[in-house]
Amino acid sequence: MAVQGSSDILIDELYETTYRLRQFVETRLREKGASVARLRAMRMLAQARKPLRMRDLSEMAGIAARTATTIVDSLERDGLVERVRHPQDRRAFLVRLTEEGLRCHREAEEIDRLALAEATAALDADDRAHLRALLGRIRDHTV
Amino acid sequence: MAVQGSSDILIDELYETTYRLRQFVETRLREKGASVARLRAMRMLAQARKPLRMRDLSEMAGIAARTATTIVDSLERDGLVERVRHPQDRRAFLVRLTEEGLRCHREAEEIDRLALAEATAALDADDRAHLRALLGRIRDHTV
DNA sequence: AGCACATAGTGCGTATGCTCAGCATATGCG
DNA sequence: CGCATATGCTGAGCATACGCACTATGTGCT
Repeated sequence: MAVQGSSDILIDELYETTYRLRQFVETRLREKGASVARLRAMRMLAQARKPLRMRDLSEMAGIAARTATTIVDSLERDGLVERVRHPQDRRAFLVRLTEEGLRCHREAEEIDRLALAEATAALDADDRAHLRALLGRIRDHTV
Repeated sequence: MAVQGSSDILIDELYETTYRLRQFVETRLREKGASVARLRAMRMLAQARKPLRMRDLSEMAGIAARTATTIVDSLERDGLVERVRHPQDRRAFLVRLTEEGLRCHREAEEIDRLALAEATAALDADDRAHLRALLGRIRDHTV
């Protein structure tokens, strides 16, 4: 009973923290024409070091295929990625970063890294491990 | 350096946990025609025990005024709340729960309570306090 | 009273995210 | 080979969330 009440507050704080953190990063990324969603897509393309199918991109980024379409549309509109027909599979596209996309990605990645480091500056290695463990225990119960 | 890398993973886990938790609750609420956003609005109206201005509702719910308009629109469309002109301030509306809205709120609140209790079942009082403290330390650095 | 300024709510536009339906194309099996 | 089935992507449509701009109204100051 009392426990239930406090778990509500706990979850509210979890939502609030995630939201604030996202805004924190989003605000800084916006100055470079990026965003969390766009960075995530660019990151997958940069890490793969090769063009990706829409499908693979969406799975690696952890988003729905339809969402990847929208994100790639916007990145393509801004000249940060290109869609090319897959040479073997005519249903598929290969998405690759343009030169400008590479530049944008590097800048956005740096901003992201700094913002996250700043946000977690008050946590030492033990704190981080502990937080990871606690979050993991919540995740295990939300299937 | 190594620390930076691990903070990335940490934040990803924070995002992931919040997302999963939200889906967990959202799925259960959908069966009753509710959602996290709708429940939040209904909760404010129920807690206030009186009709609220759009403005007050949005501030209490922690959402932008514009977002409150959309949520109240959808709740009104489904007959869960009513908008009434404010008797003293002709710019404002008063929003109040209907009978059906009260019923829906009670059911949704119960579902929410159970889902959150289930999600945090693996955490005891110390864990919760610790998690709250760690999240608080992140929030303090995201202004 | 009259004007400047603030406040309340919403239209318009945008971003992120989803599902479902549908078309085009691959693939596997008889 | 041909057909059933699976896969790849996107159109359509919805929900949540925001900011900006605008209208209507309230308020305070001279």
